[in-house]
Amino acid sequence: MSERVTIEDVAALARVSIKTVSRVINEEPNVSPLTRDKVEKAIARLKFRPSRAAKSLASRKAFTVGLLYDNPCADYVANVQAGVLDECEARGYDLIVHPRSSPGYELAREVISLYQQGRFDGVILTPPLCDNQTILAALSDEGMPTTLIAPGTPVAGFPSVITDDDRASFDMTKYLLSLGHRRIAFVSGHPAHIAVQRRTTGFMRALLESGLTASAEMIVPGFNSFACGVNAGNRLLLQENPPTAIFAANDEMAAGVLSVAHHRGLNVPGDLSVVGFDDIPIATQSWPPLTTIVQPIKQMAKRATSLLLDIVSGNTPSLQDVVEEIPSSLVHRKSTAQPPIVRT
Amino acid sequence: MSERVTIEDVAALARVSIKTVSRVINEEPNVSPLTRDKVEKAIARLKFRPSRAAKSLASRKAFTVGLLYDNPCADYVANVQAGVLDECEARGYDLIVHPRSSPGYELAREVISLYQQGRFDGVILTPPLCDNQTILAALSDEGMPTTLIAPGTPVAGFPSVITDDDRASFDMTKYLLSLGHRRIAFVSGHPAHIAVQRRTTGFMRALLESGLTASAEMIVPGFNSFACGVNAGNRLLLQENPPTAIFAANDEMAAGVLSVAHHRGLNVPGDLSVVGFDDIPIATQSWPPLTTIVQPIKQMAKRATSLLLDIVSGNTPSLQDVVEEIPSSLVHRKSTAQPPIVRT
DNA sequence: TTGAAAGCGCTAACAT
DNA sequence: ATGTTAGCGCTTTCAA
Repeated sequence: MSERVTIEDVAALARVSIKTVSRVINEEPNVSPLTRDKVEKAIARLKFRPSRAAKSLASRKAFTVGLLYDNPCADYVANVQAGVLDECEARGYDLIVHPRSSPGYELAREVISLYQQGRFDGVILTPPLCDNQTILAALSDEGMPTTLIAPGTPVAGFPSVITDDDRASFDMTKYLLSLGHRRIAFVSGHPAHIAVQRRTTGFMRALLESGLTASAEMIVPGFNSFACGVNAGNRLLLQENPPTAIFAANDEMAAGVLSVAHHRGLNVPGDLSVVGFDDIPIATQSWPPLTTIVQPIKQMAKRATSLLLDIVSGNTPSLQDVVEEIPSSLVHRKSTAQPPIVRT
Repeated sequence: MSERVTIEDVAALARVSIKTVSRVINEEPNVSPLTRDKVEKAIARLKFRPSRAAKSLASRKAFTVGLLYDNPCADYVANVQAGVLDECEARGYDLIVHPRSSPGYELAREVISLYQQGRFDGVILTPPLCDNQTILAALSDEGMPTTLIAPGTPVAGFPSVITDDDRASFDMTKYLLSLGHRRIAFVSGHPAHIAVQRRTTGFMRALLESGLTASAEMIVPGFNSFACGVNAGNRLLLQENPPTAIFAANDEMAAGVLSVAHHRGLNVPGDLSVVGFDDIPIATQSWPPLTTIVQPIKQMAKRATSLLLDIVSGNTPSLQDVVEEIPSSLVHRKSTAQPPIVRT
């Protein structure tokens, strides 16, 4: 490997001081067009690339953000990463990912250790980590810049990006109702994922508003996984008076319900309508493709990153308690239809 | 934020020189147990964390590896990342991910630029990037340490980790044959992903070895996606004399075939056996769950990382042309059975 | 086994 | 608009 080209080489070739070169590469003002041009030519000729380590050391910034998650759904994670990377690349930052399965306290300690080593300037948390008070408190004590994606409830001091789970869920239920369904079941999501809990609320609210009540046997608990959907589906469909529509709090569980329906010889949507939430790939890959709610995860992640970078780059008035909402939307596919004629 | 604790603070408290502290934190030899103990106590007391930027600048290493991929399958990517991270964390390295959809030349330029900035010490490539000669040549010219996960063919100068696609595919076909199937169709994978092509070879080989020949209409091309599986399934099942078993070169396509089978009212595995390759989540989540081949992606990624770190940390004799193979294995689930009785 | 000195390649703070 | 001078917090090299 040849010797590294440094800012001094560029300065010498352009016959200016290193500070001027620094101004050019950082796009600072107060450089005459002529000088700028000379410097840029020298940079190009020498193929100069400023050393990230030197820049970090001198400026006391890592130009890197950390992404923390503890989510088994690869697709969710991929979307979050894509959104974060979009913003990072646009602003010259790097991303370090930190999936975690260790208990809360350990995670906080590890992350703080990395932060103290200057390995990143701040972090982005996704559910369920962003609902973990222990972790939040630890990061806050450390003064670590942090933003949250889809926290269950807004947390003072942590800028957040959320979506309208409750309203989307409400709309979906209303849609099912408008199709003529009256016995609608709901498979609720993971209790630790509070945002998902709000989907239950929206469901209830829509029922109530239509003068219906959710009977206890029509609400079954799940934990977000496909297997839970299978269990819930079996439980629901085995009842004497089974539902004509099943709304699962996420697509994985909806896919589980679908699989049970096939297994039992039910026609979807003829005999049973099934809907989900999230719009992960399985929603289009199952048969029939699922009517569901598109959660704009990638945009949420991008926005959360943008907020974080605003904070760490310091060009921002207090955005301590910013909570931005990006709407989810309903997408109609083939898993929904009118309920079958009631046989009395 | 309080002032940073530096190596000097530790040295002062322990009454040694900073070089000695450096020796302790880097676990270098030639430190007396007594001194080491003093230093360790001081580090603990002060909660000292060595600055990564300073370390990088002084040692001219980033302690970071880059992971390059251009693969739409979230699960594949998640597994690769998990394997790479495992190894990175164990050895104190960071990971920077670089998903890419830009044309080959651009990718190489971008990656080289990052490398020249010292943002990582080397990179790991996954298919189809690791089969791209343009990219490989560019990285090689730059002298950038690189290892490959599942390249189509070994490339001189690039240590690689592969699996035995051909043999696994051969075994799977033999299994189908042993069940009694004689009309077995194959949905081939993306032409740019050479390792996947070898799955076709294994299939053919097994057929030949059993004295059968693969008729042209029994081999249909696909491009790895669910939608391709749907197309292939339709094409295959519409034939006058349809296959009794369909082997898809990956699980996503197998799931597509499954969906078509359901749609057409076929019973799987009663009327039709379907098998895939990879063992992604959809393989267990489809109905019935797929008999498939488990590709040890995570271990492959871990090993590829280990090779790369050996190279960049320089404690290795030439491993220029190392090619390690990690075996894939067949997993039996519910999508396979004997063929239906032939109605003449 | 230990230490002193000289950088690594930038930015910050202050001149001019 | 441009330059000068100190570091940033480590590792490296060489000496003791």
